[in-house]
Amino acid sequence: MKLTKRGEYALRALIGLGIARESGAPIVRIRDLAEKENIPVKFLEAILIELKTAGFLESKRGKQGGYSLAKPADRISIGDVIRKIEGPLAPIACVSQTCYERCSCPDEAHCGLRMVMLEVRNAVARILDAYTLKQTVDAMMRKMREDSVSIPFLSGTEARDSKPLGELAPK
Amino acid sequence: MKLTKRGEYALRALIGLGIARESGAPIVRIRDLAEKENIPVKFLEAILIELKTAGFLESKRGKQGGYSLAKPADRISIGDVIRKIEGPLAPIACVSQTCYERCSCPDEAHCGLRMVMLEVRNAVARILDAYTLKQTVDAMMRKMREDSVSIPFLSGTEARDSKPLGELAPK
DNA sequence: GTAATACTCTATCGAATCAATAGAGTAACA
DNA sequence: TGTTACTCTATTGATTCGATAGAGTATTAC
Repeated sequence: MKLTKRGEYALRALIGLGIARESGAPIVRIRDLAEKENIPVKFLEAILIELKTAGFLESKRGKQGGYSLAKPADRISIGDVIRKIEGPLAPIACVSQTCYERCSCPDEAHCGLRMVMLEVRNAVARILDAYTLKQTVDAMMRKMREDSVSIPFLSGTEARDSKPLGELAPK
Repeated sequence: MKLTKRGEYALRALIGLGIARESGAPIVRIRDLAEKENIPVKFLEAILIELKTAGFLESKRGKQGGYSLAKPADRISIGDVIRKIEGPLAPIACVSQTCYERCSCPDEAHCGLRMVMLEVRNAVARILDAYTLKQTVDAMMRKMREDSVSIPFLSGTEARDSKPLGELAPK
């Protein structure tokens, strides 16, 4: 029942890039993203390449380069990301929709464990497939606004042509 | 999001012992349980000791010995078993009720990932804490009866003083 | 009481996964 | 044309996973 660091970092990176996009500065350097999200740079590098290969991100080399979302944030579901990075959502392969595999129990059709785990997998999938990156980012920003916290989409480096969201009340 | 073999075997063993109890032959040998559930004997040994230490099982040595449930099946929740064997239900430590731990994100209070994962952990816990071993066993036996399948609580070894459930229609 | 039985303990195993780091290489922009 | 920043390959130590081996010990039936 566990999300690995790899998966956690992947999702936090995507969310970070979602915020960056929303903020009008969609392209972010690995280094900046790593610093902002407290993720080891080299580890993040590998994860971003994986996310790019999976079609979630695109990259630009050279000066002013970096990573950005490859598609609108409302077309990326958390569930799909986790499936790509971590594998199936199901806690046990015999209830997986995407990666079914028979297990060692003597009678799958009447396995009590399977019945329970099927409910779990459905509940998890219902949540994670419903949540898009956009919804997640929006919920985050809403909460920050409620608490009057400034949105630090590109804090750290002042450089780059970033336009801070005007309507936010700082402090 | 994964249940390990250890956890799977533990739950299947408990369910097996739940059926055995229901069937009037509550004490089952490791060897028989392993054979019935397709679990490696030596691996199961270790798991049963763990379940005993955790208070779910009790054991009897010598002839006619074996393992049995230490308490009624409706006082054992699937969630508690998994917590003992696998650890916290939460996919990420920062949303765990039982084993909270701060994660590396810069602002936990406004972390979008955390919001999503909190929903997942609550959904999972709601299911797993509601299901007792008894409910699981009952659901299983009901389904078997529906499909007119005999309940094989002690198949394999004919020996021991087992009373087969009379009302079941074989084949 | 004693032998068979069945749980208990310690130890070890290879394989796989996890989390992270190092360093050289290459495309692109100013 | 040099700096920038992504890309690729390789390796690392630690931990967990799944499983097995074998000796030891308590209990019961006879």
